[in-house]
Amino acid sequence: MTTIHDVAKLAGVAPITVSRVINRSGYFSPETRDRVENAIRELGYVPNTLARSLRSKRTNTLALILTDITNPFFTTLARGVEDTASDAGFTVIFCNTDESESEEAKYLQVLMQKQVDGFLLVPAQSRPGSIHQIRQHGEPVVVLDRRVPDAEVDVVRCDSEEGAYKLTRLLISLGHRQIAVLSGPPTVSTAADRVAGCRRAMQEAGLPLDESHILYGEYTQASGYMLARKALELYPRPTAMFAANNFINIGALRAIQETGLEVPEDVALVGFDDLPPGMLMFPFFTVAAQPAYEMGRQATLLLLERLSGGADSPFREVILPAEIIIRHSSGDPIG
Amino acid sequence: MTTIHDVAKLAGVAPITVSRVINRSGYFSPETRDRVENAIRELGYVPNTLARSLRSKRTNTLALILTDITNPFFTTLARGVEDTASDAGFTVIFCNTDESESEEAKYLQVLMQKQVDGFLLVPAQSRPGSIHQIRQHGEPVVVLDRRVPDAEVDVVRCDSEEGAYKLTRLLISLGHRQIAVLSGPPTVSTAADRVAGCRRAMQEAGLPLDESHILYGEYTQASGYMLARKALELYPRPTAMFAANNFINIGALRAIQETGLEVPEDVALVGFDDLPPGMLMFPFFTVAAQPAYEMGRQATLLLLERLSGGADSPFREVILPAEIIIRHSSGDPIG
DNA sequence: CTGTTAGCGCGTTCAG
DNA sequence: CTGAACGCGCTAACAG
Repeated sequence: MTTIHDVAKLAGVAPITVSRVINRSGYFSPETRDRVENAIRELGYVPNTLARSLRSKRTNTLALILTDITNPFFTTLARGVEDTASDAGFTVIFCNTDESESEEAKYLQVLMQKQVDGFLLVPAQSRPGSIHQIRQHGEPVVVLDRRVPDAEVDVVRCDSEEGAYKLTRLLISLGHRQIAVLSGPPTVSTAADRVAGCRRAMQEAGLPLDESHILYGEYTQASGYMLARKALELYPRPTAMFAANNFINIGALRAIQETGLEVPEDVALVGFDDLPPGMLMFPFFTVAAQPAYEMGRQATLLLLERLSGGADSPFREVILPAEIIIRHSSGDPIG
Repeated sequence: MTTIHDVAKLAGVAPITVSRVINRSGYFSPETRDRVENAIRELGYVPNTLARSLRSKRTNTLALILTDITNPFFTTLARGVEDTASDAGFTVIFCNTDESESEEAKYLQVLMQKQVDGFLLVPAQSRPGSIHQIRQHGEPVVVLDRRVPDAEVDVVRCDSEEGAYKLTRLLISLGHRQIAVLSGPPTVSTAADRVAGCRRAMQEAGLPLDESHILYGEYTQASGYMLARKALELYPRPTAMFAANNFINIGALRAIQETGLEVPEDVALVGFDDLPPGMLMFPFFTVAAQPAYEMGRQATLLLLERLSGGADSPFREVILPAEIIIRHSSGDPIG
């Protein structure tokens, strides 16, 4: 391995001069710069970030901890993070917890050891433990996508309650009275908020949401399938369903169609999260689309701001609106 | 920030003793271990991996450079890598090049600076430059998914030629004579190999593949759409199409259906890469499924082997078979 | 079983 | 504009 010393020797200067040329810091004459740069090229020298970071206490690395990398919502969000961080000269380490708190804890440990400069966290559960742990180590965190009660922390998320409210109002305006809600884990804030939004719309319309019509599961396609099967057994059978995320939505569609029913003719279906154009054959679902890329971008900007001096400003909560996209799955007015 | 010295002082031992307890290296009595571990807990001490790696020359980190993280084939492959590396105590840094050689070069630079222990590389183009660059720095590489001509290197890939051959034979056995090939970039080995497999099957059947029926594009849904549109304008119109990957497949399906034609009744469609169960509403495509997870796993094992002493054994090429899964899109025997 | 010494590769500090 | 000395936090090598 060639070091800064080898370069210095070949260029006939002191190591620190090489350092200055590499980092464009301090002063150096054009000639020494050329000599140094030639030596670097000749030796194929690559600076050792480890040593640099050990000294400078900055790794220029951010950690992005999320719950499901196979979900296109998170993939898009991750791109927003990556692009923004990359523009600022930061590297991003991605970690996947599969909604497990113990996985989250394990990654936290590893990442703190790696001295990452800051954390972008989609919390596996709505508890502030991880946030405290990071804080104790003195590093900034921005929470993404979800609320964490009782935690003083920056948050960038989408307005789940409002999005669910609007989708449910749409269903009501189309004449639906029996609506089933296929939700995610009640411990995850987005799932809770989306149920709350549905409930508000129903109550406003004087149609109190029967508790038996709120079904909790997980944010997976398999769970969506199961929840929809259950919903179809309710009496009277729901004429519409609200799916709390994209995977639940797909699973529900499959369950409904397998039963011999049609969407939207027999059962209208709306849900959270849009699917990328390449993923389904036709844009079909009426959805509340979250600005995933923008969420990633804004969270990263906030974190970078904290890193460059803004450590003490008050915590911020950025809430972006969901966009309602009406397609086929919500159907025409009924009854 | 608390260091190993703080822990040592509190525990009343030397720093090296703390190091030994943390790393379970060397000898220490149960009592000193307890004293050290208590001190660690009390101080909330987190070891600094940077310093450790600087000294030990190992980061326990692998780099996985791939071309499209939104493609489920690569997502699955990445999971295979992550799981295997994690079991061995290694962290993985994921990087996305979007098939761009300059992005690849940029990442290489950053990762070498970070002193990752080894590289898993899906080369953006079929040129050996990146591999030489890594080698020059003295680190092991395993190439994934694609061949790189003129490079002495470990490779783990799927038998694209054979998979394409089998799919094409299937089409021929169903009575198809006019087959269009919707391929990826000719510079990418998988695309070239899949075209070669199609050609072999056609020639064997005495049906030489007309060059006008081989269309090159990119491994994207948009490109698949365009290629299929072009293919539909050929005369005589192809009765079947072969798509060189999953995204091309989806794009082609959309193009065919938009033209008012049905798959498989009017045009049969087969392609490379299976889609995960959650992604499409019904398993529909007849495909050559690559063992993506297993490819990631084997490549990682190979790399880890190189890292633990096996640096000098001869280069290996692991070629895994694709599995032909017959579903609806290939249709019944025709005329 | 435990400790001392030294140095990994770099950049901060201060002195020319 | 350039350089020498020192130390970041940790562990290899060598005592004892």
